[in-house]
Amino acid sequence: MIQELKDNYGHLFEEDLLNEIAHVGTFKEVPAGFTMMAIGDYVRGMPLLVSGAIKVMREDKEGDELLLYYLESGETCSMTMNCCMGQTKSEIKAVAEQDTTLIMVPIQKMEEWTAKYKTWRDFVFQTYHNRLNEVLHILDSVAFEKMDQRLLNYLKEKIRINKSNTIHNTHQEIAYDLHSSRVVISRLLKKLEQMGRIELHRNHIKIINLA
Amino acid sequence: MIQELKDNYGHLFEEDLLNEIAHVGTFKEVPAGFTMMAIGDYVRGMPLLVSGAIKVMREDKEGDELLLYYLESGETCSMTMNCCMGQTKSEIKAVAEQDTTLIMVPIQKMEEWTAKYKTWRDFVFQTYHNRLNEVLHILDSVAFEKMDQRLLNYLKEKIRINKSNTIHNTHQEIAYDLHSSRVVISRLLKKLEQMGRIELHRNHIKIINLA
DNA sequence: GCAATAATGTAACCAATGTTACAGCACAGT
DNA sequence: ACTGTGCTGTAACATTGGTTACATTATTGC
Repeated sequence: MIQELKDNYGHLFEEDLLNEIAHVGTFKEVPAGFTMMAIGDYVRGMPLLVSGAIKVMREDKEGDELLLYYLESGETCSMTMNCCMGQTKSEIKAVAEQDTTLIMVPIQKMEEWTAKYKTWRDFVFQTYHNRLNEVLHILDSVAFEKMDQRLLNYLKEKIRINKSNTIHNTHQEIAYDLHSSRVVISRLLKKLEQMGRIELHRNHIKIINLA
Repeated sequence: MIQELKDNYGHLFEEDLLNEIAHVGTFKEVPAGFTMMAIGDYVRGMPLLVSGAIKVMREDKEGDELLLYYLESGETCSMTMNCCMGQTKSEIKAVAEQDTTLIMVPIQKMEEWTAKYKTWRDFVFQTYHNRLNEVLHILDSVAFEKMDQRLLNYLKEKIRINKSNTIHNTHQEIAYDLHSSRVVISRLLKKLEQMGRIELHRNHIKIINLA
C-alpha cells in the first residue's frame, strides 16, 4: 500500500504522514458500478483514491438524480469531510464510475492530522476548494445553460474521465445524470450525430469531435 | 471593536485569538446596496460579519445573475478563503443586503491562525461546510424545483434574513436574483396574491402567509 | 399640477423541455 | 430460430418559462 500512496500522494504529503496513512488505512478495491455511498448513509471513513474514478451525485426526495462531479486518483471527497464534521448523514450518492482502488482512512484521524501536518491541512482545504468550485460550475451549467450545451459538457467530461472516445452508457443513463428525460437526450444526441460530431450505437456512443 | 468581537465570536474563539483579531483587524461599516466585491476582484481580506447581512451572487459571462446565499453576523465568506488559497480572482459578487458592519482580517493571518488555533480551524471548516451545503441547496432548487416553488423559497429566505414581513424589492430585482424575467415573476407573484398569501404594492411586497 | 420616469399588469406568442405513445431493432437466453 | 426484454427513433402534444408589446398606475422633479 505504501507504494500506491507514494505514487499518488507522495508529492502532497511528507514521509511521516504517508507512513501514518499506510498504518491506519485499509486498501479497498471497488468494481465499476458499485454504490459506495447512498443518501442517508453514515460516513465511516475518508476515501483516498488511488486509481479509477468515482461519480458523485445529488438526489432529491423523489429519487431524481443529478451528476455533481467525478473524483479521480489523488483526490478525496469533501462531502465526506463535510459529513464527518457535522456528524450528519450523507447528502450525496457515490458510485464507482470505473474499477477503483482506494485507501480508507478512519475519520478520527482527520482531525488529528489537521492539527499535526500542514500538508494534510493544505490537502483538506484544497479539496474543499476544488469541490466548491466544481459544484459552482455545475450550478452555472444548470442555471445558465440549455440542455444541448449541458449534454456537450457532459460528453466531454465523460471521455476525459474515462480516457476513451467511446461512452458506454444508454440514453436513459445519460438522462438520469443530467436530470432530464430519455426522449430529450435521444433527440439531442441525434442532432449531434447529424452534425457528424458523434456516432450512435446500441449501448455506446462514439465521439468524433466535440470541439 | 473587541466588544463586537466578543458578542459575535466569543463563543467560537478563545481569548488570545479574539485579541489577535482585534489587533490586526479593521472595523468597517457598509451601507445597504454597496457592492463589496465584484467578479474578478482580488481578495484582500477576510470579512467577519458583526451585524447586517451580505448577499452573495454568481454571475455568468453575459452578466446574468443568480443569488447563492446570504452571510449573517458571526459568519464569513468561504469564497474569500477559496480565493485566497488559490490566489485566484473572485468568482462571485457580494452586495450588502442591509447596512452591515464587519471586521476585515488580512488574508495572511488566515494560514497562520489555522496552524495555531484549533477554534479557528474549526471555524474555517464549519464555514466551508455551511457554504457547500448552501450551494448544494441552491443547486437542488434550480435543478429540481419549478419557478413558483423557487420564488416561495426566495421570499421565505428574504423575510428570515431581513426580519421583516415586508420585502422592499421590485419584481425586476427578484427576477435577477432568481435568474428569471420580470414578467414571469410578476405573473407568479400575482398568483400568490390571488391565493391571499401576499399583498403586492409598488416597490414592496407584504407577506401574509407562505407556509 | 404636469411631464418624465419607473413599476406593474396583462395578453399574445414562442422556444425549450418534458410526456405519452408506439414502432422497430438488437440481443440474450432458451 | 423464437421470444422476451431492453434500447433507440420519432411523432404528437402539454407545460413551463421567456419574450415582446403595450396599457396603466405611482412617483419624482420641476
